[in-house]
Amino acid sequence: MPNSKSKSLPAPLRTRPDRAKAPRADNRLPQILDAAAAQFAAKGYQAASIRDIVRAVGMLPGSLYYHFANKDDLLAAVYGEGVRRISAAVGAAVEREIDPWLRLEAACVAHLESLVARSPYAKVVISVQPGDVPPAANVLIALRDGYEQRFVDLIAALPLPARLRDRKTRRTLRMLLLGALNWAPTWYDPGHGPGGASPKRIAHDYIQLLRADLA
Amino acid sequence: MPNSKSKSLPAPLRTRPDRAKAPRADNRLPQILDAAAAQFAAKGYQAASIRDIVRAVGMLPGSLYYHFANKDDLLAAVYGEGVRRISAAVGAAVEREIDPWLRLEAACVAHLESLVARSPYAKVVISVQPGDVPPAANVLIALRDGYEQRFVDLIAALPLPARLRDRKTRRTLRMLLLGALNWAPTWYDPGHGPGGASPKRIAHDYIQLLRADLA
DNA sequence: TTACAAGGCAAACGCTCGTTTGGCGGAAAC
DNA sequence: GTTTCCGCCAAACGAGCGTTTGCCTTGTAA
Repeated sequence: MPNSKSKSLPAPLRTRPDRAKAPRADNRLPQILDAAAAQFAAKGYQAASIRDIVRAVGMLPGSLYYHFANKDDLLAAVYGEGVRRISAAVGAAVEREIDPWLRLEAACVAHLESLVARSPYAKVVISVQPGDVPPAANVLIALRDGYEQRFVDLIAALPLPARLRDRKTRRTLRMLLLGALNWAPTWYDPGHGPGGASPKRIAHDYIQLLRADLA
Repeated sequence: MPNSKSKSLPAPLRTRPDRAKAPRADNRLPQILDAAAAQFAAKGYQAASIRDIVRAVGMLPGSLYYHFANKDDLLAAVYGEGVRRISAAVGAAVEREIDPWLRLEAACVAHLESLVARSPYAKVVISVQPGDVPPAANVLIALRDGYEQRFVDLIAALPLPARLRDRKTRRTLRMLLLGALNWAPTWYDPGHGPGGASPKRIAHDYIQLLRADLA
């Protein structure tokens, strides 16, 4: 009877059955995460079924429960990996620039590219709203907030004119910018022909508009 | 055998069984739409079940299929009503102003209030992405695009400085603003205490920021 | 070489889903 | 006063869902 011990435990955490014993080389957990990210990103959390996910790996439905206690835990794992990846992508992009506005723009480009092209993981972080999974909602929200802290810092470093240097304005600017970026996948067209909008172009235009004097 | 004719038809449209015969006074279709809008807005399209919806009206699951051919059609109806309502709210708000910037701001306030407070119907239009329902996706997208035309017009009327008067800039501005507004429900807190952000305040701040010279 | 546990198979469980079918009461049209 | 047919009930259908349970294979460490 496998896992008999972990079941009689007070259930502190069942991802990775007992403790960190010795993972095997043919462990297909990475493929499971990839498939889950792809399915969640494509159909949403509720519509993506366990069977859909494991089929892409060539496994049986029940086998997934060796790695995760339930579907919510699987989402949390994908979500966490998504935050790690998009955060890493943004961090790498920001490092290459010095000027505060250019750093912010580079962050937006990396953020947007992760959403629409690069990583299904990142798309899960944005498109799956935590409210869909009440039991894990707090964890997901905390993960997302942690990531958004990057933008708090980037915007804090902007050399704004005196009358706009307060905390409220900076918060408004962050909400405006991140909201617009996170919404972009709903209308983005991957086949952006000549004149169409690439992630790089979209982010650049948004930043440009926020720096311009429209009045 | 009821509806035997409508079933042998080439199935042009089965909402409202035959033609517009004579709706009865005790028809509970409006309540169904209300309940569906509430459920779709709260849980999302997939997670909201037919049984959840009809229970709120005191009906049985099968009875819904007298009014709608399937769940997708029900969503399309709610979605259409949502577009009608939010469009009406925005139209009424815009009429009260004359200055182009104030008209745009009033539209944003009405849009945002519909999303977070006023109408579950409007929330469905924004939070249910058409990709979740492939068969009806085109209809939904067309409905949403029709509504967004309001903002095309409002932005076209803005007195922008010469260097920003092109079509591309106006499109960018529209995407930026609508994206930020549509994303707001994900972080909006209804219990906005002192210092918190009401829809009116959020929309005002966004517009203010876009008019300001940040550089 | 042997022992052990990691990793997954096979098969089912109970449940809920969207949907179908036939019938029936009562308001409305004549 | 009769007839029509709108609006809903009642009861089921098959399919798919997330999940559980027991067993078996095989890499890994001793």
